[in-house]
Amino acid sequence: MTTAEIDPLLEGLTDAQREAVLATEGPVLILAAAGSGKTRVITRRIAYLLSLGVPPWQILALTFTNKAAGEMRERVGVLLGPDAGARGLTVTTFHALCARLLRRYAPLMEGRPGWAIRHDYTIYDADDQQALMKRVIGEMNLTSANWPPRSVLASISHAKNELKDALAFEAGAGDFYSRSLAKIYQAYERALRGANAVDFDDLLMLTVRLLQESDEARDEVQGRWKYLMIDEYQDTNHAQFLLSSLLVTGAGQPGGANVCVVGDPDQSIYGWRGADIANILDFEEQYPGARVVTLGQNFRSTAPILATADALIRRNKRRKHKDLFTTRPGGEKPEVVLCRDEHHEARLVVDWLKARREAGTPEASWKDMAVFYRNNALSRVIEDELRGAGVPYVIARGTAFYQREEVKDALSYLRVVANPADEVSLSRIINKPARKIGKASLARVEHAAAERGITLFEALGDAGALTDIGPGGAGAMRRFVEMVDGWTGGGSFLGAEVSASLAALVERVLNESGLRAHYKAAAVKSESDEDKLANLDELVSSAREFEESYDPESDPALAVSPGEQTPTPPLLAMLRAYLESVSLVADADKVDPASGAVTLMTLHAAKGLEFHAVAIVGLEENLLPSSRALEGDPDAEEERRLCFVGITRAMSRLLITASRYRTLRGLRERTIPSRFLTELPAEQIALSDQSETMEDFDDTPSFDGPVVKASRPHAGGERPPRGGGLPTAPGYGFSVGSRVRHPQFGEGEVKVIQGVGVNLRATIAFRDAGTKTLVLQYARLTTVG
DNA sequence: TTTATACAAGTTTTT
DNA sequence: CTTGTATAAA
Repeated sequence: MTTAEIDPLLEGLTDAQREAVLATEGPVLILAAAGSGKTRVITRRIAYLLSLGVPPWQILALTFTNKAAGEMRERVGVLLGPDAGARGLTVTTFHALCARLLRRYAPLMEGRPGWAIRHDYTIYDADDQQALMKRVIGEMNLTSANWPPRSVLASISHAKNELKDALAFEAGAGDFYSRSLAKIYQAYERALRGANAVDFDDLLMLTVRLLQESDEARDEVQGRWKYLMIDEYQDTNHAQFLLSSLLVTGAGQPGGANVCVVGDPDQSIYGWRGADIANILDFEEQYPGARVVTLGQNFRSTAPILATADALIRRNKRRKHKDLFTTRPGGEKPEVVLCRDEHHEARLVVDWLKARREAGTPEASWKDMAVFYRNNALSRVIEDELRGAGVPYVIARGTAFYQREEVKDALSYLRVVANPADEVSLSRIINKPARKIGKASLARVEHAAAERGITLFEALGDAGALTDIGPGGAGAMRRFVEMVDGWTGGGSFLGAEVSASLAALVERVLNESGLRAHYKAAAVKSESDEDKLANLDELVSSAREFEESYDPESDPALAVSPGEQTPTPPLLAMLRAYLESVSLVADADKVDPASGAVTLMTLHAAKGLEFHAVAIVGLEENLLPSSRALEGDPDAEEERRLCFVGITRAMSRLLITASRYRTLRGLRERTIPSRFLTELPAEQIALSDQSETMEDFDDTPSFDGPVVKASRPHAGGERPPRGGGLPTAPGYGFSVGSRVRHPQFGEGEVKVIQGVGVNLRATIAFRDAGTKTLVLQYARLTTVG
């Protein structure tokens, strides 16, 4: 018996998985296909390292999401047992790691040219960025029509992901548009630094710079972590690539660094956000001598589903091929249905889900089913239909708790308390609730602040000195400043008036700011605002919870570091740590697995999940692939990967639909079926065209009954059926009132005739089978008498 | 300073 | 059709 066979950590693994776990030294690339037990391998690998005697604090595992980090931590904990030595293990997100390193080492960079952030910075989220950008664009006398803040920010984000700061961007700017963009970038950076704030991309970019320029910081970091693991490596951008090479020693050297990256190029769907698929495709060149392990065995999907996914993804050119194979032979073919319009599609999907539930095997609760779509706008029709059918559902979208209006308001107050320079937060709450500080007077104070080179907050306290501010406004501003000073003890965070605990501070801010009263009043007016009040209470609870688990000893911002002079008051330190933690958590409403509901979500949101039954809707050109993705990319490879991700979520049953007609933005238009449909393997799928059948042709469930094949797949340009009854059915020899016979339903009387050509249908009251609407083309009716 | 109305625009979104 | 923003009026 070999050690491998007796080591419980290697038990139940395939040869490939075992190889991945055992390859602890040097660079390793694990190509993990969808459903190949990736998480299992990563967690076992960490546990295995520990079992070899590697101290936990030498291991660093990086993920993109808090959820992934949490799961990994938990599963390592389970493997090792509760009391075993996982203490000191670092499992975190890229951004949280960077935030921590910057807090700890930013003082080392003070005074360097172009380095303007302090360790007590605020982290701006997408909303804050946008608010700031709007202001910047306004101040530059540009119009947001020509310079949409969203797209400007996207360009800046891309630049930062490639580690181009404003100067580097300007150097590379040739045309007028790029040069203007460079100017905006510079102004945006000035504004960020003026607010002592960083955006998410800065966290990465600044950390890379820190590790490149500060030998002390780099030596300390590299002295600590010896083993680095990165999950979802196909989603890393250039900044993250460089960061990972700086975290451990030996990158590019013989033997190489102990960097183990795990990912699947076929599931790279965030290229538009700066992810560089080349990082994983070219890993072997960047880390010479890298060991490559392919996990191709799929433990999730049945053979026909996997074959369908494989056939599709094979069309991509830029990829590393993996032989996919499954342990689940047999299984139903994926069903592909062409529908008439989105309502027909929605109804078909809901009927299909109901049929899955009735079939009952193997798993058939609502929670085992999901519906995916390319964009959120498509969810509405599905929702309506689900609601109408009484099927419980949840949407895996929903605004994250800390992004909600009322919560963000409260947090903005707290952010001003922690960082009075934070102008975005300040302007958000200066007049909320209304305290007679209008836009005009605020603009004058802002102007004065800029002129005197002081912060807006400082200028507010001194507004009385301005001649063009009325006494009322100036008084309101003074009272605002006094209020905040009361919370902070005049900035000292010391003294009897200052709250003793974080939760108490939050409570006090909610009450004294008038925010709670503001939302209480709103709740009386409209009941939809009622949970806003509850959310404010929830925020207090979250602060209390944070406070209970907060350990000042392990707060990186409080660690003794060379550049630090004055100690931070405990409450302020705790508040900053709290604000940082909520900034780095985009925890959307958790989809409650116990809720027993069908899950609706975008294809992007589906990555990493699995369901027994999956329906994907809207496989039409310009939707999937989306029109925007098609610009300049005729191959639409990322869109194909997106489709692949959706298909590979399905364990047992898969339904893919497209509609002949779709109403988008109020316009009903004829669609073109997605190119991806034609790329699916014909022999592995059950294709049916129901785009010309009637919605109420419902007595033979479309899926368990015979598949209806349309005789004319391309009824070019023909209009869909409209209401409007006709007295006769041309070519069928009967009219309203005629008696007819149906092979199954027997004899009946024609009540209504409607439609034209192939869409001609009749509503017939059968003597024994009830009233039904049938498509004459298929109904094989004969006249009686 | 708030409210009404017009009008334009409109993927995906881990932190 | 929806959403948010800009402008006008109260």
